[in-house]
Amino acid sequence: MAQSEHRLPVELFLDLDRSGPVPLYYQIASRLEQAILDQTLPAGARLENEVALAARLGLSRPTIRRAIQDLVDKGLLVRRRGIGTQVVHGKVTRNVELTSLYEDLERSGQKPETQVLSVEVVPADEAAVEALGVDPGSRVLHVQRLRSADGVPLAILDNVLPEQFTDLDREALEKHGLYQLLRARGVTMRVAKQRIGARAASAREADLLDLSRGAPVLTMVRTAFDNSGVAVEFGQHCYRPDRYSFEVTLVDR
Amino acid sequence: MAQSEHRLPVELFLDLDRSGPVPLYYQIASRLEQAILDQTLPAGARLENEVALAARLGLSRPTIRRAIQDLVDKGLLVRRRGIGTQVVHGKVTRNVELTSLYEDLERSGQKPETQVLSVEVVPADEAAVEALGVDPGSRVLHVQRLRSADGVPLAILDNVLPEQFTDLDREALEKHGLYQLLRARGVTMRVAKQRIGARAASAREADLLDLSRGAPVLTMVRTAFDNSGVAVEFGQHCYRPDRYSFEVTLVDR
DNA sequence: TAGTGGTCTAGACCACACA
DNA sequence: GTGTGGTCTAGACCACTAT
Repeated sequence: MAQSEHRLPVELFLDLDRSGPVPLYYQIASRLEQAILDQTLPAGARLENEVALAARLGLSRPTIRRAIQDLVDKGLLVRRRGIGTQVVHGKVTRNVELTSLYEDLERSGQKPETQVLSVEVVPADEAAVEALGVDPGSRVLHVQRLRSADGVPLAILDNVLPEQFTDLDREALEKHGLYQLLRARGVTMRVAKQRIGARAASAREADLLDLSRGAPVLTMVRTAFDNSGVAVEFGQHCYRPDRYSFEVTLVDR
Repeated sequence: MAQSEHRLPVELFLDLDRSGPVPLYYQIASRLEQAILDQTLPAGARLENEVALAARLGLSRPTIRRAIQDLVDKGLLVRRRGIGTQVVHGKVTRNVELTSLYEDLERSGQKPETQVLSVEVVPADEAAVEALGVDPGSRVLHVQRLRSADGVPLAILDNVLPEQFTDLDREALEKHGLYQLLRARGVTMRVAKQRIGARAASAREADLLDLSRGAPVLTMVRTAFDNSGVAVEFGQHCYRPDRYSFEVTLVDR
């Protein structure tokens, strides 16, 4: 019964750690998410109401509410006033997150490889000034890389970084993802603004990606900001569309 | 000074409506957002701390916190524990939201037009069963439309809807956006899961979109769910990439 | 040490949906 | 009416950052 009341076994929430560093709402949300993923909570199932759930778990209502809201934002649950909370139908899809292509590939079990096409320190051009908010003519690092997975070329990555990163060298860029290198320097990515489009591959792009000339490529331009709100990376990427696409979940708030 | 403490004029928050239906946190968030957009709060500006702000406005801290969090989720603000809250550098970009192409075009001042290529009731095929979760062989509505803006063809929209919408007719689909029609029937879209990619246009697509054969098209396949978590629409769209692209803001939570 | 955001509590009242 | 989620209050303690 899709509409039936659903009473979660208390066992799911028994071993909550109230002293550790992991927030209670996060522990709750994780257990709920797992229950949805493994169909313990099937599609359409109705959750126990917030007040009762809070009481049963010995938590305050705002805490259980925060946990539920996180799953609503992920597109796993829907709420209706006067009705209740239900599990969304439809398969769960892993989402585009604030990670690099390198990490995406690693997580999905593929082996990412990077060939550095060029790396040089240049004066910021107009586009870099606009995107990064650096001073005109200041020195920036310009990197071009070819990313492959399991030996197949996947994407051409063109990135510009502000002056503080001009000492990144070819060897480091061959061995690690760009975001890994930034994190190792204490930079935390917080916000990224992306535009996704398509166009025909140039002769050089087609050559690098092993495509025929004029073949379609998927494009993404992105500016990423760290936790102080300052731009730390501007990227113009193009992907082989038969090997890569973007997944996005939208939630009305 | 980008890092300077910023004390918002009290006037910005004077006319809060405590009796109307608009939530206080929403009123606060809107005023803050406007102040960021018109540079009253310039990039890098530091907000007054939450406790003081709440006291000054005569609100509780959770309320002001909710307002700030909404803007963090929109990518306008960044928070750091022990430091404070700052305005993100970089221009604000309007985001992909849970709206239809029709409404996107209207909002940006263009005049959307729709040509219905075909509309028919058919038994659900495998893809429809998979995407919508309907019973195999049940009747679904299959619609193909060509969407233009200011007289230029922009996208081919292929949609499948479950049985309850099989009475939608050609005339209504010519005059209104699909989401408008659904809303008029009391359907509220809550969640959409999309995949964005690229490929070469087929001969028919190239013809309809006024492109040369094999030209790149931007593609999006989407399943949308209503507020009860049930799938109400499955769409496979392709766009002229020189006229359309997707904007996405990612925020680390 | 002082100041910041992050988490959590224990209530309250309201708006909306359904029988 | 009864039950649900939506909003709001007035505190508390903690973890982290900078000086």
